[in-house]
Amino acid sequence: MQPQEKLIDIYDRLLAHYGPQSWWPAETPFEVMVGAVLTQAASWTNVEKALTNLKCADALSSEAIREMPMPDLASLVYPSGYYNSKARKLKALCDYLHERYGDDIDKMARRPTHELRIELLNVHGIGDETADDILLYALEHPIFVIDTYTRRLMHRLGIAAQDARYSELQALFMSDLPPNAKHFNEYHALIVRHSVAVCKKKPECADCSILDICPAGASNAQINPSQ
DNA sequence: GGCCAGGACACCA
DNA sequence: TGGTGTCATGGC
Repeated sequence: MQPQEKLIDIYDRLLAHYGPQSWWPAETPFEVMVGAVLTQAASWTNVEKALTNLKCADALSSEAIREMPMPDLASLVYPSGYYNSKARKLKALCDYLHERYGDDIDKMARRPTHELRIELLNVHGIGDETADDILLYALEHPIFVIDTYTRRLMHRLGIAAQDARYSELQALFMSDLPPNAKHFNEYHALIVRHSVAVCKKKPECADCSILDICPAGASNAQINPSQ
């Protein structure tokens, strides 16, 4: 099976099993951006607590985060871990939004994808994955997010090496699938949904068998278009 | 008590 | 360019 067929097959199976996910779990594009930073190396349950803290403090806005003293912001995002680092990252993100776009996210979204990506990567605390989270889920640009779940799944399916570079994995999806933000959104959301659902202690469970994966059997797969 | 979880930065060779 | 240490909480 060619890579394109394999990727489409995986998508079809996940969609058939889990149904449409309609991600990201947030009420506004700005909340998506904040969540993308807070979820760095953290479980989503902890991120939800931090987001709830920000909402309860009426601090889930670019202006509020910019004006809030660092210790106060750090205490609000405390449950998501790395609270000092993440408070600094959120302030850097909000400074960028304000200085570059006057906090107008619609205006920001109208910029070309590749230019936005470069801008975002120049903001402190925003790397490849966080930039792509923001581009896809907050701004609805057609770009595929490669996270730990995606990386692990691709490795287990024999599509990519475990240590494959971010750009390599992203190119795999971007070159083999049509550039459609809705599909990229749904596909990545399904991968996350599946990864969270997969039972680590029972490799034989139904969620694992959806994709014919043996979770314990990490292969020596390499990125190879001929596979 | 130890391990793991949807990263990114700073520093060094 | 790639490897390593650091940042830190919460669940199991």
